[in-house]
Amino acid sequence: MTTTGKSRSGSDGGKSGNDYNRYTPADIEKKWQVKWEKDGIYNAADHVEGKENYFSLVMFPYPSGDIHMGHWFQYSGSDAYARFKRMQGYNVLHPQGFDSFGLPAENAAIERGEDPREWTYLNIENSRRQFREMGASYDWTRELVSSDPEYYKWNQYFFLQFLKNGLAYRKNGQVNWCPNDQTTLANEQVKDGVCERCGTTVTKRLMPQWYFAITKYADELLDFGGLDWPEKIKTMQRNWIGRSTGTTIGFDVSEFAAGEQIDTFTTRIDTVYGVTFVVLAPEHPLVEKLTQPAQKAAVEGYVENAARETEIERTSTEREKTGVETGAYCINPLNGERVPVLVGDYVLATYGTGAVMGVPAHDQRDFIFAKKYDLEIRVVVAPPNWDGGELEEAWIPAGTQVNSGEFDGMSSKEGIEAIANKIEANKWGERTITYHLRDWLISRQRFWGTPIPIVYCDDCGTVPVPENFLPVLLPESLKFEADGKSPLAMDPNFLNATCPDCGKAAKRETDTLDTFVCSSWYHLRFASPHPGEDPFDDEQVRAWAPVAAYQGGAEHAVMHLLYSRFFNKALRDLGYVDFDEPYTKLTNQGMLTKDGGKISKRSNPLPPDPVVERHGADTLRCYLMFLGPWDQGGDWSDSGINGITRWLRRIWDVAQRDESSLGSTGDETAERDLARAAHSTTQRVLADMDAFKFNTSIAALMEFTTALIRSYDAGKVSASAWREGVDRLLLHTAPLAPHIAEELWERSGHSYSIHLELSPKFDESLTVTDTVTLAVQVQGKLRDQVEVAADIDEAGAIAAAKSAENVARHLDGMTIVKEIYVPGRLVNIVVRPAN
RNA sequence: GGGGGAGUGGCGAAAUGGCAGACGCGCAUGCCUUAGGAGCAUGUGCCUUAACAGGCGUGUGGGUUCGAAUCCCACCUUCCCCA
Repeated sequence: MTTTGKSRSGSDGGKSGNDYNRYTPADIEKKWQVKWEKDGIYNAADHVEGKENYFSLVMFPYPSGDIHMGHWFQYSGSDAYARFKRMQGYNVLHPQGFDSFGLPAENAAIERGEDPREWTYLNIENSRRQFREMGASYDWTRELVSSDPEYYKWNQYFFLQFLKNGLAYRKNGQVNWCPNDQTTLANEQVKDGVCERCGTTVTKRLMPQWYFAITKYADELLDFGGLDWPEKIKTMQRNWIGRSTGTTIGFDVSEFAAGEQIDTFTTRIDTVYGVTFVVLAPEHPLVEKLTQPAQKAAVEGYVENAARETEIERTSTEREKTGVETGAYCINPLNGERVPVLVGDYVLATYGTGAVMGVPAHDQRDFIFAKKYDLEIRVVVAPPNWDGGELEEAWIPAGTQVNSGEFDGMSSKEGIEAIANKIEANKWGERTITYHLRDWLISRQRFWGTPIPIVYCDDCGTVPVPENFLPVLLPESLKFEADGKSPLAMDPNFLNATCPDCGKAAKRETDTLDTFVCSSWYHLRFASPHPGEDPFDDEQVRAWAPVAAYQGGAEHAVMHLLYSRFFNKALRDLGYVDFDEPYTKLTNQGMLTKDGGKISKRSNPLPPDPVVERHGADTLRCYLMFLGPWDQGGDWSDSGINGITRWLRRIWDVAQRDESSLGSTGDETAERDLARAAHSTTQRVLADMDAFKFNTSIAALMEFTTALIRSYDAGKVSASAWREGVDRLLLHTAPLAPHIAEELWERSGHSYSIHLELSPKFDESLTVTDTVTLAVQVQGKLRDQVEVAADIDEAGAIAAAKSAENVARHLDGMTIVKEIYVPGRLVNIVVRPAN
């Protein structure tokens, strides 16, 4: 085997003397990257005769400086999938761009005096380089940069369409404020009471802000019909939307405030006869009116205190519930009872009606509250076999109505309906559906975003900027102060405008749009990147959208992924698209960690460039995909990458062996063995790639690589069979390691490009064997193995099993009770001692 | 407090009712080289045994089944989401 000998003796790891043919990624990767791009082989035509379009999209990155290792993990897998689909015969659109508005650019400006625009576009330049070095199959002709005026112009345009159609509005209210980022936040962007971006505790502020009316779509957003999404994401969205059905009921307080009533919402109206108090949120508008002179000082102090606490603190189950009496009473319309009105900070003004009816017997928080303030606990839904005595804790489940007037004896389920009917009949209240979801707050007090196209005129009020004046451009160079305030409000050139209606001097809106607006419709722009005078071209969008396969992180479950669904439905209703959902199939890649922790530039760095330099892009891509299941993420370790390096070297070696040492006809058994390995490899790889199981795909290809080497070394297969095997290996490797596959495809004498070829097919009849090895168990314990014909019948298999040496021993002196035969797998013989 | 993942060799992991540990890392031995992350072969869950063979083994405890990593119940640990 002179050829193998030559390549082996040469591959000694030396750096000098490249006289032998060694796999050096640096030599081939750059070459192909340049050629692929020059030839535009990944550029998608909107229509290709005989091919079905397939839009495979991965969430575009924020260009924070580097494409980091987490990005490599995400984009290697999604690229391999897009390449795989292309080789499955689809006309694939796999675009890439940059989500380039956002705070880090401004922070760089504030901290280091850099211009946010320059900073951003330099980062984009670097990220483009890294994407190219990855060998990703993006159609760069469709690249999209969300901070380009030609893109954000359309954010402004859609804002105006939404405004015109009642889907955007401005309202004054309590909003989430991040003191560090100096901006308001949408509810979705507050996690555990802290800013989702920077981790600072979020406070409340009263200020006028712009909103998108996502709640109008709350019910439709609960419908995931036809979506192939992870259950986890759907559950998170359902929970976030938080639809609950119940009853609103008014408690009369006219005794203390003329004509007023306290509205409360409850999902458990069956417990209404158990109301022994009513609690108002400290911010509730009636607090002041109801507070009696004797309680004034106590209530005011309490309200002031509550204002300083976060919602998390206030609603924590750990914390003791506190409250203070207003001195006022209200009337329960069902039984006419007069119950005290309190103020308690565990009630939030922002949810429901800002007041709750206190039913201590059937709500744990109310129970604790009542115990503390010595309020009556009256059972109205009896637990089974209730003895009429006091409860140890609140009884939450259903039961039988008691102490509930005419409703006594009903089940609580019947009670809910009957009591709600009575309330509606008497106009005391009504059945109500509430949602946890709030309208999407889109105003940000930041510079580096899409200016909201609004002008405020003393005479005309709030005036939208006419569409033909768009885009409202961000000013070029501005001063950034360390106090973090948006420089837009400070810039007279931007701030001062003329009113589009009356032409008088007016002030421009200085807030910018939440950057999630950009990502809400970017997929449509990818489908139609250069549409001329429209946000996108209908024909092109129809050709590609909705996105067939979307990949990205689960952290966007209730932000981007929910906003984007809303946006799509709004655009549909305004006539811009004709489908209901933007992303048909969603796959979440897991998180890549290092030493179990989050990878971060400062504390836990893992820059990809040095790894690429040392091992090559193909090696890194494959290693990241081989770490474990892609949707579960993985933990980076330096040690394992050698396994991939070795594998690619073995491919390099086997694909370039001299086939002239093999004959023109091969040994029948050897040929069949190789064919079986080939076809079962294809079977495994096709199924695994389609399911994003890159790790097991690679494992199958490693096994097949070994099989090819063995069969060459044994010298019994024909040159053509072996060559067919090598081609198959290269074709399956192409989506995973595109450069080496292309290089070896060329060196094998095939025509360019392997990436425009189709995946190999498999013949199921060739994947099976003539004989199978059956495991033989006695009492479910493995005792021996027997080789039998694959098509053996049950009696034959059992007979063969019994005759196996080690089995016979375990059957000695036993009576056979039962024999189980699983074709192709095992025989299990159940015995008991013979008497 | 509620909801959802996950728990398998020294390590990353396979296997979703049928031979646990595929594939890879690491390690060991040998070969070839010897230039300092090269290559090849063999082995590698734990325990008993010279060997044949046997026992144990997928977080813990129970259950269903001829047979359970896989299904059911309870618990422990851990991660994520929500309060």
